[in-house]
Amino acid sequence: MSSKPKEERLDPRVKRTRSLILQAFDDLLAQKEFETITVQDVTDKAGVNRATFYAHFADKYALLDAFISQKFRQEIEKRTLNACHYTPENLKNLIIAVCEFLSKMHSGCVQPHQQFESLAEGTIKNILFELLSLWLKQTGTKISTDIPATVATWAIYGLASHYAHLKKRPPLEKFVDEALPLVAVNLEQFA
Amino acid sequence: MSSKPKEERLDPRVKRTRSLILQAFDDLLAQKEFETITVQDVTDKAGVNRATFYAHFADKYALLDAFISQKFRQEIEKRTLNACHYTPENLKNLIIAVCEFLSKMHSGCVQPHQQFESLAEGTIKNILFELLSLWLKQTGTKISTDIPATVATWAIYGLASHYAHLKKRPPLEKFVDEALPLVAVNLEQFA
DNA sequence: TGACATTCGTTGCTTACACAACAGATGTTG
DNA sequence: CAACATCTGTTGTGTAAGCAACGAATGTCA
Repeated sequence: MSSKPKEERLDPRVKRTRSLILQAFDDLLAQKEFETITVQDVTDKAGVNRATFYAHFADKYALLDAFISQKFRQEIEKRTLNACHYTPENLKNLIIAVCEFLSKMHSGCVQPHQQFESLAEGTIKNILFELLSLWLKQTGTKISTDIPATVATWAIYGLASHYAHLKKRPPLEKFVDEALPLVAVNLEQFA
Repeated sequence: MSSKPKEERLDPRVKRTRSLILQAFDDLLAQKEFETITVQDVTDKAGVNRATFYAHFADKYALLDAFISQKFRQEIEKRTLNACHYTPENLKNLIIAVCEFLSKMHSGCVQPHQQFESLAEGTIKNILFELLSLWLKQTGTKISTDIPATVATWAIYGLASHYAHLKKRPPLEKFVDEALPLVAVNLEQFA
């Protein structure tokens, strides 16, 4: 395999700046609502010029997108689900990961805003679809993976969203054991 | 008073880079001896280019100098001795600060190197002299402060060095109470 | 001794960032 | 309504940092 400089060998200044901005945004989210955070707030805390912010993100919504994306990918990588293939066991862990992530988001934020949530939904579903497509393609199947991956993506996100919104959440294990077969049945052909 | 941009309003990039280098050096000192640390080691850990290092420090000895200077100044500021005037009480606290700083240096470093120590001595005495001169001048005296400040500087450093090298160090309070009058007598006219 | 490897300190060139200033949008307040 | 303030997104220009390459000094090993 040749070199894959998709994100690895990046100018140190770029990595540093992005990291500073994301960290500052993380800190600010812990103490203010997303709506009330200005670009200036972020860049001040990051120690970065405001103009530099716009060299990295289109606006603060793009930042939120990158933020959620980063956090969710970390959750995936923590469970080593990023470099594996489809099995019912991995699928179960993936569902657990999404449930926990959304649950954390709901308890972490001061208020669950609609704008915030719908943006997160798109971001997370994109990553889910990308990951599931990878899993299915690695089975070496000749069948198109788009349809099954799409169905599974929406199902998983829907389950996790439902779980996170429950007033009294049941034990996660129990919830997932019950839901898993309904998702797995669509992917049986890849097992 | 007009603006005093001696170190405050510095280009954020400069502050950032210096901070990264100093922090990396601090980390490295905790696990390697000063002699075995290369400039490359520092810049690698700091995530900074080697050429950039030389834009900030002449060599690794200049870095060591800046490092000790920073640490010592922090020790001074922690005790709010940086913005006050001469009193026997403040003098006592200053002596305590130097004693503790040198003691920490001796136990913190893997080995107390001669090169390391003599460089530290010059650095610390410069800061001491600068601080004492400020204290004495704030009394509004018309007498030249250079001689008294010099004597006090050398005396304080000598005391602290002596204390730090003791095999069995007595309680610091006791040591300083005994030594204080000998230094204070030279500064009585400013009390 | 000579061949090889590190580390150093410096250089020319490119790229990312800082900064000030701008016009436009939005939102107070009297 | 006008006057004011704040935030946005963009631009031109100066400067710091990245990078590759260099010669020189030092050290290591055969």
